[in-house]
Amino acid sequence: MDKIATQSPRQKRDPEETRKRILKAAKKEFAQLGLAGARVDTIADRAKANKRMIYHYFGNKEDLFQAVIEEAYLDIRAAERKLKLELLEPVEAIKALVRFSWDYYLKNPEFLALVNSENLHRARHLKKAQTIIEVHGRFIGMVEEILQRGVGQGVFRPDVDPVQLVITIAGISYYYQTNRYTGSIIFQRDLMSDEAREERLNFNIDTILRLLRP
Amino acid sequence: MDKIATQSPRQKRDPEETRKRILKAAKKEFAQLGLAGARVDTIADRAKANKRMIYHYFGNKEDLFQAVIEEAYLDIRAAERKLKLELLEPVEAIKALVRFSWDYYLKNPEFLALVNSENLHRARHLKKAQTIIEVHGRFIGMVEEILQRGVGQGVFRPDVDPVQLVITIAGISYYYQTNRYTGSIIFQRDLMSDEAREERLNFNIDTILRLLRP
Amino acid sequence: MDKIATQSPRQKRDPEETRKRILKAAKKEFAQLGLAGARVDTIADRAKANKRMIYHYFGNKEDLFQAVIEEAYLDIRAAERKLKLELLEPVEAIKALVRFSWDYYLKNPEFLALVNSENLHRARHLKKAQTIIEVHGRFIGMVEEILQRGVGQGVFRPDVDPVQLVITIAGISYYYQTNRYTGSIIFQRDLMSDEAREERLNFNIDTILRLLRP
Amino acid sequence: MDKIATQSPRQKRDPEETRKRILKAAKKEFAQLGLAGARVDTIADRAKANKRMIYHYFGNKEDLFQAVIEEAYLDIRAAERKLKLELLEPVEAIKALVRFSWDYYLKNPEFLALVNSENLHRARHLKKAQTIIEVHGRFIGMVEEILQRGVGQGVFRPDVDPVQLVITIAGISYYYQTNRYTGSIIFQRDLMSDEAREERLNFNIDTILRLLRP
DNA sequence: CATGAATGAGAATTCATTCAT
DNA sequence: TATGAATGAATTCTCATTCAT
Repeated sequence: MDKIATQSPRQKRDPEETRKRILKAAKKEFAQLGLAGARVDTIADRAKANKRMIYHYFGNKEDLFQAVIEEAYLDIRAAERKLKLELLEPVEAIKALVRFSWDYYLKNPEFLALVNSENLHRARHLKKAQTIIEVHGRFIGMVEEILQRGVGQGVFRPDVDPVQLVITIAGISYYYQTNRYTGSIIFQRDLMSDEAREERLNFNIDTILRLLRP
Repeated sequence: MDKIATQSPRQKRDPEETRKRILKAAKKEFAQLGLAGARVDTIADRAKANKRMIYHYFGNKEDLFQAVIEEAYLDIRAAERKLKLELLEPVEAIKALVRFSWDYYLKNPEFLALVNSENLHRARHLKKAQTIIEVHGRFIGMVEEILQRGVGQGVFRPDVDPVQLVITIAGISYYYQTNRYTGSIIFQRDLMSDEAREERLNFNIDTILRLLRP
Repeated sequence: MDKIATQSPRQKRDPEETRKRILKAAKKEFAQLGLAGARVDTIADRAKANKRMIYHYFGNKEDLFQAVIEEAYLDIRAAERKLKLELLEPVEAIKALVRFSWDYYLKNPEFLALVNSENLHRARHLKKAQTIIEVHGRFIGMVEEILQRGVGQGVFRPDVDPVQLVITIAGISYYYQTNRYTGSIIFQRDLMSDEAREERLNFNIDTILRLLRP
Repeated sequence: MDKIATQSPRQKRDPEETRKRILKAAKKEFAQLGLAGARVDTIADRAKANKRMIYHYFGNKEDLFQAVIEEAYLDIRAAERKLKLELLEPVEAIKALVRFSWDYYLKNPEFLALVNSENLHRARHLKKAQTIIEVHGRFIGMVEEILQRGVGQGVFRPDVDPVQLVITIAGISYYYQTNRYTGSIIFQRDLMSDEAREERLNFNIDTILRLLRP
């Protein structure tokens, strides 16, 4: 739909703010419609920015998508770091991590959609983002350290690959949530009701603890 | 640039064949690029069919997508029924099911992409497919029956929700494979090498058995 | 200016015709405004064709320009070949050639503009046109043959480089005509009046004959 | 993509200098790409000036083009006046003029491109430049005077129109050089090598002297 | 049934110009 | 005078869909 003579007042001159507004609007749009389905016009509208500014700050649609992807990956790791898992007892740390995955996806469903989109594009945007690789490496290191502490205390079995664990923790929440629409149809059950969500989270914690149990 | 006057030889007049070729080409294209990214022209080319035929057989692009989605869901359940899980011992049946999920996704990566796409579109195409709901209901029923047998034999703990189980079985394979591109970058590891795949499958079987263990 | 609801009747389905109409319209537009100044929309309008057809037949604006350039160069040589200069006496042949240059530019002012445009673009389109190089080589060969006959008959001096001659013949007409607008101002004289044109043509013939005189 | 935040150091406040830098950058850009192809942004960059300054000093893109054209025409005549042809013997004066044309175009190829551009625009910018008309009138007067002296000395034939002569002198150099890209392809010869240039200059001098010979 | 040319409504991108600071 | 962010109007190019043959 065209905006007709809405004559929005000229935007304040705050470059950093403008850039952020665009990025936020783009995240929403890309999450909702994918790279191909997203519309630059809509992003501009949502950002209350001039379309020209998108090209000014980000180059083109694809580069904007890349910026969105990068930010999304940095955000989730930043949020996770705030948990300070390394300060918790092993079992508590793992529980917190499972809960974090579940909650983060729940509060940031765009993240799931963006990751799916990025995989559709064979991760060609993520490939260029060196920082993310580093940040992620540190995350795996931390999980490994938790596992070792748990093994030392006799609460976890040895020889669990931290990468397999992390993938499993993510997978059991991710799949449930990213497929909430098809899942609700196929299983004929509202997967996202309060009870359903609570039940699933507990199921996931149980699954992971059983997996680690000696 | 468009190709001009390739004058491909007029296709044989085999309606059913043409329809199938289009459907197959469409599945590939939609899986590769999503609904918005897919091109009707490309589908026609890939199907070695005339574009007009797509509209003749399927109405429009979106309806074609719907046909692809329906077929994809019917196919996976048909493949699974061939396993005749109900004839196996409970533990063997579950193992076979985990293995099946893993292998099916591996051999049919379009399925993952299509399901992701369909969720991007909030399952609005799947909603219209009554058959799939029924087929799926029977599948859940069968898993439930396996669980009960296992509980009766004392090899499974009681009170495991078959839906949660099925979602978990799917999720731990699905996530790994659908995110193979971003995953390989983030974890700095080739997730799809022969060894990696073998290792993951075993990990998954183990995860599910631990989850069911009394 | 937009055309408003002119609702032109759907064009007849004559691909070759459509292609020609586009090419002709493009030649006019590019000659008038250059590659950068030309508008694809205007070309479509002028060709009474759908804009989409331009991309269908020619790929993009630049490729269309290239097609125009190629055709322009082929046309002038084709017109010149019709003169059958090789059948004339040397002096008459040269006179005919000088006259031809003058007249061709006069009747085809787009040619001058297109060549100027192509030089602005450092001949990057012409570079790809092998045919033109060959056609032109034959043209130079024919002029050389005329020169030799003239030398043999004692009417031309020896050792005149046919390329220099051809460039000179072209240059004295080309410059006059391509600069007719700035020239008319600078020299405060209507360079394109009937008398002015007649006078210049005679001057040019004289110049070339003096140049060849033994 | 736009460059962002290059934060070039604020330019010194030297109005006249800024104006000159813009004019010089504009000449280059217009010569390279024509009026339509030139970019105001690029001109600003090349001039290391703020885009706003272009509008401040020149009004708009088209007026800037006009300023460039005017300057170009004034420059060539100024350079030519320095030759003091009126002090040379007629034959030497003409030789010097032919050589000047050749050399000036060689050292100022933008001049050729600008003149071509201006003719594409039907000289609408030059029309407004009264000074140029006057300067040029004086130039023709001087050539006429040289011709008369030559006729008086019996070294030139009478009745040669100075305007035709001037156009011819310009044309044989101009055409060669302005078409150096297409020419080099069509004639399959590097028209701009040292030898080729030397040969052409001599050819041109010879052509003009033969044209004037009694 | 089959073909592929033609269409119109977008969609991405570009650009000269203006305006707040 | 100088800066560069912001704007809106084009402009090139794309795409699903229709229609004559």
